[in-house]
Amino acid sequence: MMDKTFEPAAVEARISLAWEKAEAFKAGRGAAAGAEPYCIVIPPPNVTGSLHMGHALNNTLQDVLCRFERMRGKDVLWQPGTDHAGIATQMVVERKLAAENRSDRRTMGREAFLEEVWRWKEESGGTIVNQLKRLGASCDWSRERFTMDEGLSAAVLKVFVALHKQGLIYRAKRLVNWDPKFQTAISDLEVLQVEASGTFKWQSGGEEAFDAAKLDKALNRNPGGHLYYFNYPLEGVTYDAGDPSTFIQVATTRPETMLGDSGVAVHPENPTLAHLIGRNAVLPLVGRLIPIVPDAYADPEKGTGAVKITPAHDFNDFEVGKRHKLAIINMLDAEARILLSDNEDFLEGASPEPETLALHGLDRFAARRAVVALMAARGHLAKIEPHAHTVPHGDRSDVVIEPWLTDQWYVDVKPLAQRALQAVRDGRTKFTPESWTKVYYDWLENIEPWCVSRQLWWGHQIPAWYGPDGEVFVAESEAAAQASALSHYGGTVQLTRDEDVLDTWFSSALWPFSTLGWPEETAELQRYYPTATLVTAFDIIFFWVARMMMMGLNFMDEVPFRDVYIHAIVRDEKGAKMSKSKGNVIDPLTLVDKYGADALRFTLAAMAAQGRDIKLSTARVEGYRNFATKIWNAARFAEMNGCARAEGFDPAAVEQPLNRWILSEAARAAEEIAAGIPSFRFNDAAGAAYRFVWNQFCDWYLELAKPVLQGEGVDPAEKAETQATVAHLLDLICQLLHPFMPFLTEELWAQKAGIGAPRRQAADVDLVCLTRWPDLSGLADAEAEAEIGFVVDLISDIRSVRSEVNVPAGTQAPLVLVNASAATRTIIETWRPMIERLARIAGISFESVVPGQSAQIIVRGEVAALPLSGIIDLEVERARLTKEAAKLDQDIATVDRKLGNPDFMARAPEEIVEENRERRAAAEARKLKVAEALARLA
RNA sequence: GGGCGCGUAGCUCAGCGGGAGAGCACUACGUUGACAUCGUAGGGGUCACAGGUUCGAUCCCUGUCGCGCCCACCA
Repeated sequence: MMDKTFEPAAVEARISLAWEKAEAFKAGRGAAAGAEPYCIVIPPPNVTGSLHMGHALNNTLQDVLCRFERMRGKDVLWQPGTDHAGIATQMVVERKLAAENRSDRRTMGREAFLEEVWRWKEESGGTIVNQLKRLGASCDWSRERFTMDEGLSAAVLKVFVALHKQGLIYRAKRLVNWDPKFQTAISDLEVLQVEASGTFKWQSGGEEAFDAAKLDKALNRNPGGHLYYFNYPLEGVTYDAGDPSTFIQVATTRPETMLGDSGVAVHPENPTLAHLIGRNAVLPLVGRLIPIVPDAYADPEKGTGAVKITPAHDFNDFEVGKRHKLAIINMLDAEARILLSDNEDFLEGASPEPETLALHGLDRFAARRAVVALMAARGHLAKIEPHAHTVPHGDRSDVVIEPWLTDQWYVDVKPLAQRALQAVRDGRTKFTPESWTKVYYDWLENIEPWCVSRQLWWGHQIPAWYGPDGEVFVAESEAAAQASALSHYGGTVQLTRDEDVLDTWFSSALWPFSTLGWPEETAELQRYYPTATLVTAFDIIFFWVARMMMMGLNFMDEVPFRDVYIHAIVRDEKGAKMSKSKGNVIDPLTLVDKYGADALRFTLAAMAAQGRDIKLSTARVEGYRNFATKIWNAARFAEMNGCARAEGFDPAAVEQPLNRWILSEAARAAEEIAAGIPSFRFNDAAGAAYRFVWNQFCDWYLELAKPVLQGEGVDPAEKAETQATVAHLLDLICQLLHPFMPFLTEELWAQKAGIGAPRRQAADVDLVCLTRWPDLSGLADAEAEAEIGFVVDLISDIRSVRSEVNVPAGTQAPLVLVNASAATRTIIETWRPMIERLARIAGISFESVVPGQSAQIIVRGEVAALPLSGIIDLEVERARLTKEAAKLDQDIATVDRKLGNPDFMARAPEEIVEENRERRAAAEARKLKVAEALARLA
């Protein structure tokens, strides 16, 4: 006996175990020799991660695809693994050390710290994988990889060295995005622009004196968001704030950087300022002479038209500085504190005031306030205005990023981008929805060099060694580097390895081929590359998708995947991306615990059609949990009625119209599901499955089958066929639903196998996931659909009319068919028990006139009457019919307007015109019957 | 400054050139031997607004309003 209700928690654990024991998801499991390969590489979640809604959606969709293709007979590999997640993981472990009051990473040293990280990874890194398993992910877990495991690390080395040989990797000293919190360089993509807008306002010479305390307060609320106007006195004149000919005015949002100014730029054709070009200004507080240079970068329309130039702390200024050979004066340390003492760059040519030197060591924001106050005190601050603009922030640290001058490794991605663009342009890789191709093109067409070095410890250490004179040797091993060094120097020298590690995304970019064994020429690489589909969210198109395209094409000479399916992203209630660092993640496992993995999966699949955002409603999940319960109960019903699998059952040989009908409907549903999944219309597929199971199979088929299954004196052959069909349909439902609800379907499959019927033939077919997708072609049956359709309509209409004329639900009414055709008589006779039961009818008769005191209905042209004298209110019935007649009149009028329009008749397609004619004829015929019925009531 | 998306039933969302849909919520009735995590029937929408194209527009085009996202070096 089946349990009364479906208990997901217990079942899921048991089924997971069964899959694991059967090694059900091993690559190629059960596929025929010549089977087409189908491979998906999982977007590797961070080892530090725990499952959030984005993962749940992403992996549900991949799992639906994989399970479906596996059942379709393809040789499926869903390649799992995790990402070492440089910054995130290092942070986690550093926090842990701090929490345990242990020495920090710098004290313990690189080697000891890395041991610590590995230990952490071994102990806690498996969390997300276990959570994926709970979701039902059918990955080939025997092939699980980690971006820092031996094989993948070898791939990284090989790629780095090869790109270096290709001249596509180089080391350069330039401004990078520097994260002062993590003290590492980050790439452009890891920088987020954050809106800042201030409120503070001040004007020199106004009524109010400058109040540093007030500014402090305003800045605490709005750290950015203000524009400061400074007067830089001209060399050789006496500065007078009231005389514009004695100074040049500049504006800045970052006052503290003025300490590093080495010039002022003016547009060469600026009508009011060009005459100053060639003169020097005296940098206040610092006393440095800085030239006023001509540069088109200085837009006369913006700010004051004159731009202070700080080459060491601004990307644009760096370029301007290069053009005019301005000094590059770095005045920030790695933690973005003011660096003045012992700073030769700063001190050279400067005669700073003592108050200026006192700023040394100040945090950049404290320094900002201090500089403004000093400038004000010296009479160089002209005004402060609120100014809305964006300020760069680190995506993980959430602190303001500083452009900072350092040596870093870069990948020249431009040539790689060309091939990646071409591959999508000529259709070798296709985006769905297609609109994302534009986003992809735009980025790749304007791509900048990729800074790949990170000043972290956790990651792939860059395979570069330096000789005593700074000569660099890039090689896959220290021995190889030594060999190069030997031939370079003509003798053995001491080499030191580059301390930095690579951007996490560097190894992720190789994922589609590194996980398959590259650089070894493995059988898997041969078989599964290019992979079939990549399923991901749009937020990592640049980080990951584009880079995989570039690396795949460069190293495999072939795209990494044929299809890229971009799904919605799950955001928090404010529309912000969910991220662990923000702490706004929703735990899908809570939903799994409460409603079951299948319910959550089905919900996500059904919602997959959405645009860019998903706000999940738990009511929806609850609804699909109920769906699971419904299926469970249908199976219980089958069990109670002896519906067991029949050996040799052939759906094509079924005789009973009801059974032929449900098989016909099943064929239709199977077709919709099978069409929806591979074209990424998951919601269509899920919806088709839902409607078929609930609204066709449960609501009508099982109800109509009850008299056959439970009645007395039923033809034994008919009963046996129906029992077998019910059992068969449940099997089909398990299969059709399996990609979406793997746990429930496996459980039902197993339960049914225990009912006593013979098991399926092949050795390993007692798991749904190992069966073949059902072939229902040839089961469409128009004749059965017409017959059952009539019965369904008749019962529906009787129910409806009963309700409308207020017949109590418990009342058994007689049914009279008026002047029924012979065919209809036959159908009615056949379905008499079902109609009586489902429409609450007592006795069906055939007459030539409508009995008095009847409620009347017209079903597909046949007239039926419910003689209910004394029960129904004839006024209500008259009103009902009048209303229907009016509606029919309206319908006819609408159609007539079209048919009477010569333009419509001339231009509309023939089938549409025909459809309207038919609609009119049907309405007209029905109206005639309704009118007759009304007349009889009179 | 560019680019993209969304605005459909009370809520969460499908549909997207030819008669407005689902889940949940709501109303009435119902313990008929699978299921109250249920059944039956029902109410509820000028498909944001304004123009245009079309025989026909929720759907295509243009604009407006509202919401959101992505990209960009704007003093």
